[in-house]
Amino acid sequence: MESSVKTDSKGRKKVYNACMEPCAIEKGMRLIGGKWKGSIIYHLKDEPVRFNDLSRMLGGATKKMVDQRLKELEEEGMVIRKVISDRPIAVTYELTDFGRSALKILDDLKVWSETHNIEISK
Amino acid sequence: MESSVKTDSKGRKKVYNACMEPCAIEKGMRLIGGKWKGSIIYHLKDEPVRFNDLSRMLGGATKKMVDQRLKELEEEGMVIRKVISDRPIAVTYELTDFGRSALKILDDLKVWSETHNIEISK
DNA sequence: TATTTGTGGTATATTTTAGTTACCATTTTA
DNA sequence: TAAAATGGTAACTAAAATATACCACAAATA
Repeated sequence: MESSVKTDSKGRKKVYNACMEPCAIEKGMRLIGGKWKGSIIYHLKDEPVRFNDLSRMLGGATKKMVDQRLKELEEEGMVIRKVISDRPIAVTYELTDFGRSALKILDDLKVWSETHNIEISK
Repeated sequence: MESSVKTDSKGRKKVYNACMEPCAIEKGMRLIGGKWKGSIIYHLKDEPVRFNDLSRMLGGATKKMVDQRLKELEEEGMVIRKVISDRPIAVTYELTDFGRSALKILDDLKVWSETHNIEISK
């Protein structure tokens, strides 16, 4: 459903199909657009990665952030957490098929971001 | 540059090319991934849209949010603000070429989001 | 004529989210 | 024996999102 602005016979503008709830784009963004989420998914693209390794891969994100985002991604069915040994504890995170289905978008975003050489304020 | 985890001769894991700053994906997300930003760009895809019309198109976003995001998008060179009349004041927002260059990604995101029928918590 | 509606926003306050720092028990390495 | 690494958590502060009300002005409606 597309929302649009139409001008009627009296020159008045009216919005048709206004989104009464977050629309598809917004919903998608809530899944992969949150801070660090896209990066996390992208860094899991090739192989399972351990928690601390993942934290180090993401420059700037604290362990708390990584932990929180991973839990969300797990709930959303994009990532699986696997305990590969107790004593010493070792945990890996890997993508589900659903998680992998987002990779194309992230890859396009990466290319777009690189070609436009984006500067970031902080 | 790709970061990855390698296992050395002694079975130790090490991260190569760890991101020391937000990487391309993260940078891109800061531009189009912020709350409501993707939606705003997408709703401007066909024609200039007036401020209040845009606010109504985005279910759930307050005018303050729309205003704030539009100012960011203007600074980032993705959107142009045009005053089309004073008294009564009328303002439209439209995409720049750079803004339009993000539409493909957003369109893919929309399709992805729709095919996976994403539920959102709030 | 008086009221309501619409324009493009802003001010203030509250709630939610992000980020910082320090810490835990356990185990391996130097 | 001390230091570093494992996968986190707790307590706290800073920043961002959201809610609600409001502004001066103009035009349409009752």
